[in-house]
Amino acid sequence: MKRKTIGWVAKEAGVNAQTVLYYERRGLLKVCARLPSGYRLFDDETVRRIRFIRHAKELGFTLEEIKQLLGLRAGGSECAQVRKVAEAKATDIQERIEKLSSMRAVLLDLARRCEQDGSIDACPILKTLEAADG
Amino acid sequence: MKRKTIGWVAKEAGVNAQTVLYYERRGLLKVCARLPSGYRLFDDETVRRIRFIRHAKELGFTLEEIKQLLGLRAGGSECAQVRKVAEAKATDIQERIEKLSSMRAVLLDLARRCEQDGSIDACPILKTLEAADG
DNA sequence: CTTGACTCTATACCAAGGTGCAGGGTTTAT
DNA sequence: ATAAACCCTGCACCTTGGTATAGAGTCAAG
Repeated sequence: MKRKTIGWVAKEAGVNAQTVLYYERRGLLKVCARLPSGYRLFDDETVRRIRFIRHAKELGFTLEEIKQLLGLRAGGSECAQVRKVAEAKATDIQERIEKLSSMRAVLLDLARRCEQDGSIDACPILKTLEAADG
Repeated sequence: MKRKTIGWVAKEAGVNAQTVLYYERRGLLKVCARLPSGYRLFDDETVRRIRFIRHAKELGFTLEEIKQLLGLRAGGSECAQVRKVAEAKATDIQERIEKLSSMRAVLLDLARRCEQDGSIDACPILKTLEAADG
């Protein structure tokens, strides 16, 4: 039974050990057990957490937001509160999805028109994506 | 007819003037006209470009990627090349959309279950989003 | 029982994406 | 014609999210 030391976790989750420490400092990981020597001992959940962090980061969430997402089910939160945050995040994500979808449509359209007639004169990217502002 | 100075553009696009300069330096904006005094004079397209940059940034694109997106229709690019880049970006975006969708589904599920029975014991966020790795 | 791989803490450094300030010139409203 | 508001360049500084290094202790294999 392999010991889940920091190096193991890092490798398993696809980040480097320093990054694990960094996430711990930033409060994205639970405080873990230690050997008498001071060596950290993690569990599988930590690996899943870190993978989640990686994915969420790619999607443009900040570590603070990710912390909030991860905290959603952490013991003690009131259910109504959890629901509110979860729904707010879902709405936010929906907006991102919509922006990405129109962006994608534009790109595919650009590619298609390019294929057909070689004309890319007006800039559809700008036209479609300047969007209503905030 | 209001003069489109840097301050005007910045305000209109919702960023600060320094940021406009920064984008210019980074090559995300076309070089603009100048008054004899050296004052920059922009056009409306610049405002749209900056708004686009803001949106794309929120979606997790780096300034380099955004530059590439904006460059897609810039004169001179070969059509086959444009098509390749556009299609690659579209694929990338599709992947983001899929991740966001599953993330959203999880959040809504969390909210719903919360509403129903108040039980948030297992963590569905982690379960659903640890995902196949890269 | 030593050697190499690993871990600890602490601190420094890095890149991206800005933001602010200094010192000076320009516009514009009064 | 003068003050307030704005712009110029250049440079220093800030935050986020890491990554690297130093100096010291620990673990595992031969």
